[in-house]
Amino acid sequence: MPAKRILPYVILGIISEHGQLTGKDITKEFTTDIGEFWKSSHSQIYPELRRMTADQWLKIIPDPDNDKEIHYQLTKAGRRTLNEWLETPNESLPVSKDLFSLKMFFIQDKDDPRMTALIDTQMQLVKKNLAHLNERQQLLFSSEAAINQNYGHYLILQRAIARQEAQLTWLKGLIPVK
Amino acid sequence: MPAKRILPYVILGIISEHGQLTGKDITKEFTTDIGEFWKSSHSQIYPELRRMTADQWLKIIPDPDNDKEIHYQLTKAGRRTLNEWLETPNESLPVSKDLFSLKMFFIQDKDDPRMTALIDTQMQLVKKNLAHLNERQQLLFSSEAAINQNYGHYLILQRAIARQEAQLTWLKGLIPVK
DNA sequence: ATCTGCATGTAATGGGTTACATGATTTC
DNA sequence: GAAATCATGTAACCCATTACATGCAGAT
Repeated sequence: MPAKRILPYVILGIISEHGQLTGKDITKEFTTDIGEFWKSSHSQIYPELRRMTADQWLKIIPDPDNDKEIHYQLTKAGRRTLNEWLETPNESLPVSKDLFSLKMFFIQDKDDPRMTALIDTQMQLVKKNLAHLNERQQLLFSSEAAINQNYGHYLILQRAIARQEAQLTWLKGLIPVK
Repeated sequence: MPAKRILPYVILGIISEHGQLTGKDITKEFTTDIGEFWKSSHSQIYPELRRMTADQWLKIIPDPDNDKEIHYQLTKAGRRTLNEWLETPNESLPVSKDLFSLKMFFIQDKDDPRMTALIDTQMQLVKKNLAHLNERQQLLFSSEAAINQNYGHYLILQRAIARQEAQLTWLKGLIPVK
């Protein structure tokens, strides 16, 4: 049994948010908001769009004055599929392939200077990410209305920020250890 | 350029912790401690061990009364490679492929019942994982000596626990939202 | 001597990334 | 109308997972 494919559902979700989108548009989504927790590239997306169209999850919206850009929209079946997926309970937590944990794991000695270096680097990365997340929040959710209009998105942004703040606190607590 | 391979370094790290190990031993490691943040299976590991032996990162320790189990040990070059890797700063944070975030992202409406369901399921998963992590901590690090002997491992277990506790707190804070 | 279990090994399949390719549209 | 840009498409390669295969060891 091959790994459960997620990409088609992500694509369904993205298109349904916007009504109709081109492959390019979808590709772009992965560089911003969704990019925080899912990655994909156009060379995956275009073939997937074809497959999904063949499976009747998507339909192509003809555009008379531009036959280069292909606009996709959910079919009824596509919407049903997306809804079913959203209702399906998740069975396990993801295993994040985390180099920080991995390297730390192999450093046994409390006084190994590489441990300090690792912690320091990690702190820089977390700070940078946190700054980025805060920027997104300010940009996207500065008004009550914006929050209510995309509540799920708002929540997971909050969650990401809370996580990174917790990690930063934890990392800072390690410094005086040395 | 293909994705940066991590597995060989993980294998170097695992073997170096124990002095010498068989493929089976290494496979088992991925089901316990390291399994919290990295996965691999024997069908990846055995070919990798061969490659690493060919590359002179590992050497085979002959065992006269058992030519079925093959014991591997780091060479000097292998140890050097591992140390270099441990010193190399990480360049970015991992993007965890997180179904919870993904599904939440696509639920716009604050009052959508699927949001509550998702949160509830996630809470169960986090609780279960937290219980498991606490169990590991009690089992492995109940003494001061144990902590000092594997300080890196201790730290990342602490980190994982802190993370999950933070997430649980966050999830609980969502409940009264309705 | 056969059966069972186990460490190791291999094959088939599919996802994902990078790099390259195509063809149309815009720009100058 | 040539060149550059851009949306879409394709190929090559590698990694990972699942399932199956081999062959030795110990048990009966």
